[in-house]
Order: sequence, then C-alpha cells, then structure tokens
Amino acid sequence: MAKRVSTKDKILNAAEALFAEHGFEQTSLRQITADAEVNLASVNYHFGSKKALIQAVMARYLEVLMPALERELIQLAEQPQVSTRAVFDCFRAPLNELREVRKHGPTIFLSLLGYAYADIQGHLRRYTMDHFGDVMQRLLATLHLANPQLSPVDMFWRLHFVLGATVFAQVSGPALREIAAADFGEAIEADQVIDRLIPFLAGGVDALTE
Amino acid sequence: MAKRVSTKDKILNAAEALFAEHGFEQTSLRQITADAEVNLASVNYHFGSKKALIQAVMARYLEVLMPALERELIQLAEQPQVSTRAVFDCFRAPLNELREVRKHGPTIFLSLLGYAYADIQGHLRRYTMDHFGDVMQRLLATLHLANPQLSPVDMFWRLHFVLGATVFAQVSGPALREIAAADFGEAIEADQVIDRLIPFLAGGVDALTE
DNA sequence: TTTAAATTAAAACGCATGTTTAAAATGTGC
DNA sequence: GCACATTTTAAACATGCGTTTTAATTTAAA
Repeated sequence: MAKRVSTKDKILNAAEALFAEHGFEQTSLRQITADAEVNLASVNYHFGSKKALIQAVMARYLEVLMPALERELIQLAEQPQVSTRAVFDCFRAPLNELREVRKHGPTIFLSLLGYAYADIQGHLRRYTMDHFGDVMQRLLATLHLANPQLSPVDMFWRLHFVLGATVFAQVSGPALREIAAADFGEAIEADQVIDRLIPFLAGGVDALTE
Repeated sequence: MAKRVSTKDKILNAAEALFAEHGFEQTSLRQITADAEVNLASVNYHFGSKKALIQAVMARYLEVLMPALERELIQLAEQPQVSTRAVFDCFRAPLNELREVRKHGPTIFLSLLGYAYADIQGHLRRYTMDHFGDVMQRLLATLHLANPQLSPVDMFWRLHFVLGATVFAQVSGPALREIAAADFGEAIEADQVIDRLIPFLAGGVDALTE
C-alpha cells in the first residue's frame, strides 16, 4: 500500500537530493524527472522554470529555518551578556528543526546553501539575499553586542568569512570526511562537522584586529 | 608599434580574466576566443581541450607560488617558536610574488583557486590536490608546531575551514566589497581583504576545542 | 624560390540543455 | 454520465556547448 505522492512533491524530493549532491547548475531537469519517475515537461508545468524549482526547493527549508533563527536571536539579544559563541549556538536548534522537514534536513540545507552561495552571479544571490537580508542584519547586530570592540565594517567582513567557511565546509564535507576517514581512521558524521566548525568560527570572530 | 603576442598567450590572458570573474564552467571557449580575438578552434589546437587550458592557466601561478611558499614554510619551521599567525603570514610574500606574473596576480590567483575548489567533483580537484598535496602536508605539520595541543584530525578540519573561508572570501570578494562600500562608505582594495582575513583565520585555528 | 611544416580560419558535428507544443489521459463537478 | 478543467505524455524546438574537420594561409627551412 504505497502512499500517493503528488508529482510536484516527487519533483521537489528528487531535485533537492540531486541539488545537494551535485549543485544546481550541474543537475539537469532530465536527471531530476528520471529520478522522480515523472515526465520531463512536468517541471515546467508545475513550477514554470528550473529557476523557480530551485527557489521552491530552498523555500521549503528557509520557511522553517528563518523564523526559528530570528526567534533565537531575539531571545539572545535580551540577555545581559552576549558572547560570540552564544550567537553561533543560536543556529543549532533552528538547524535541528530542519530534521522535521527531512531526516537529513540540516545537512541537505547547508549543502544547498553552499551551492546557492557559490553561484555568485546567479539569480540565487538576489533570492537568498532577499530572504536572508533582514536576518543578516540581525545577526550583525547580535554579533556586535558580543563584540562591541569591533567596528561594523570589521564585523561585516568577519561574518562573511564565517559564511564562507561554513558553506564551503558543507559543500566539501563529503570529500573531506572521506579523506579524514582514510588518513586518520576517524569517520565523523556530517552533523558533527558543525560541532568542529563552531569553535573555529567563534575564535575567528573574537580574534584581535591587527 | 604594438608588440606581437602569441595566440597561445592571448588565449591564456583572456581565459584567466574570464575564469577569475565568472568561474571555469561558466566561461565558454567562444567567450574566451572572442575576447582574445583569435579563432575558436585555436584553443583545441594549442591546448588540446578546455580542461588542459584551465590547467595551463593555473600552472602559470602555481609554478611561482608553490616553491616560494615551501621555502617560507621550511624557513619558519627552523624557528624555535611557531605561532599560527606566523604560519599564515608565510603566505604574504609568495602571494605578492604573483604580482610579477601579472599586476593583479594575487587577487586573480585566489579567485581562480576559489573556483577550482568550488568545482568539487571536477578534474581540478585531482589536479590541485596533486600540486597542493605535499604543501598541504607541510602546512599541517607547521600548524601542528604552532598548536601542539590540537590533534592531527582537529588540525585537518580547521585547515580546511581556513581554506573555505579564504577561497570563498575571494570569490565573493567583488560583490562583498561593493556591499561594504555601499553600506559603510568604506571601499577597500581586493588586496586588503587578506589583511582582514588573516587575524580571523589565526583566531579560528587557535580557538579552544569544545 | 620552392617545399614542407605550422598555424589560422570557417564551417559543421554531435550532444546536452531548458523550454514549448499539442495530443492523450485523467480527474472533477454538475 | 457528460462536459469541462487539470494533468500527464511524447515529441520537437531552439540554443549553446566542446570538439573535429577540411581547406586556406602564413611561416620557416632548404
């Protein structure tokens, strides 16, 4: 008794898996529709274009993550003391909530975000900026609470270094985990990468300016 | 009296500029040969394939940077004390030497490196790993001198976070500099991004493990 | 100057992409 | 059960890509 899944959802599920593994540009509609076992034309019928499909895939996660992250940041800002580490820890719970979207939601989303950011010139920059813009502003403000000694422009740059390390670690994650397992005999899960990442990021943001 | 430039060099120059701005996959041979004002087929005639052209573009910089970086790292390892910051400062002189290859050599090279790394699945991963492998080992070893309290696998991950932040900062650099200039009225040069980056990286590597 | 090699040039090839079309099939409300 | 809207299907379309081919041209050696 297989449960009926709509063509639209079949496409979204197949697309997000392929996008997370190979990136947006590297994934063709033919691969997606083959995996989803639907007709090629149904993507354009249901979503209009590949661009719109990409945004729909991202939206499923953003609509869960963004309100949760904003909630955490607002809550943190009410504390008398705010540390850089506490700011980054704000991401933990919202990312974990993505598990409700999908089992490996946190990993998938971060991979997608990585590819979205890597696609510098593309339409995704504007799209993600439109959705991330206000949260980024709040992030900057909260980080400034934690590091009042850093100028806004200093914090701007460090926040983007943080983003860079994060999305890059995630995109390179599978290959790196493979290398690490081979070289150090220590296989870590994808989810644990962020545990290694957060202390690094906090240390970088807190570093003294030169 | 215009100086004669060989077709091969015209292609290399046009290709590296387009690659650094748009990435490897996003740049077509037709764009390159149009900019270089040479025939489309000359790329395959002189280089054999687009892959080989990409490698030739990278090689011009790698052949200058790698020996210089190795020299610096060897020299540093002879010191009685090695700090993380000192390790990253080892990159400054070798990167600056790329100015002899081209005026904006350091910036161009880091952009190329960013795209090379972003191209996870591609042939460039193997190519760059082949050329970077031993230097990466030396980097790991030198960083371990600076941070004996970190385990090799910890250092492995942090080094890749470093790489991620670096290449991402460079690829996103132009867009970010634009935003920074608009939001903070402060336009910084591409070369200065690395001055902001190095303290961040050193702080991240030196951070306490959780 | 002649002859052979190296280079440039224009055109086409084969392939993959996103998209559109038009007909067939399915579902839905009366 | 009919009529209409929705969805699925197969095929073709238009475009851009890296590459190859073949001939013309330039260069260099004899």
